[in-house]
Amino acid sequence: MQDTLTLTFSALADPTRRAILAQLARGEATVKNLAKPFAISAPAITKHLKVLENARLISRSRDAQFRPCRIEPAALREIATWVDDYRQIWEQRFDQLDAYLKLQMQSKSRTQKKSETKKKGSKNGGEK
Amino acid sequence: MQDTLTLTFSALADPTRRAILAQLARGEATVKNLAKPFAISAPAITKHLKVLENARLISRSRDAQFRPCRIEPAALREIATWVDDYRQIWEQRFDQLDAYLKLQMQSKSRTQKKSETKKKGSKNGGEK
DNA sequence: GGAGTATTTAACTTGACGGTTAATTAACCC
DNA sequence: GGGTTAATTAACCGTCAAGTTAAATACTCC
Repeated sequence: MQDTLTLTFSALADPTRRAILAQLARGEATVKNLAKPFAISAPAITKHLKVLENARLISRSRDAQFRPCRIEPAALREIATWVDDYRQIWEQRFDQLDAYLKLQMQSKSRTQKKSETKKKGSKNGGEK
Repeated sequence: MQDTLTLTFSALADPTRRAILAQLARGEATVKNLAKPFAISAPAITKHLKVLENARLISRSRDAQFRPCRIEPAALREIATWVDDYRQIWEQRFDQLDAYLKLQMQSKSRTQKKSETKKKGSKNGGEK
């Protein structure tokens, strides 16, 4: 079995599954009901639901022959935390880099020619 | 090609790639350097980097024969937004459901036996 | 130019994934 | 019980992702 982060990200990586979640965000639904807008077979939906359930993004109950799905916020909360933590670190790192680059440019403008050969500058300079 | 959300989530769905990002969060690194802690071959790393680059989670430059990778915050910002939007909707929906269930329980405790056989209606009952 | 290092490309294997159809199970209604 | 509907399981197929090794490319240094 896999770690929960992998489980959740993989589950969210499929557009059909995200669409299912979007659907479920408007309320509980049955398999048949979920299959309707997607033009794929019921077994396919069942599989998607299993993935989502396994990632604890949804949970299911029973109501007669139906098995309604509903959204389960906890998993998404976890993901939100992860993403946000990293985002913070990255932005910070990015700012540092930014500052560093500015410094670099300053000193480069002062010692321009020396770096010319040592530096492969032509390719390096033309970032994108 | 795929939509950016799918691209990003798939990229993040792999534990090796997340580990690479964690590594990069501490600063730029080369392929060789990134491969070290992972016990997988350099070409494998190259592939992972391509995936990450394709998802715009990292970008790369050239420095002599090295090709250092650095983190690119924009993509993660996008994901953060998506996750957070959904999370909000879900929590809200969850609260509604919660309230609804509480109501159900109250009314059920008043009309217990009648719903025993016939309660199929509740499936649609809670909608919109 | 030639040796050496870093990285990528090519070709291939393997396994998982998303889909299908057909058959099965579970519940309802009459 | 028999028929109907909802959903799942089973068996299968094609594609793609992740890994490998071996060869090619890109650059540095002498």
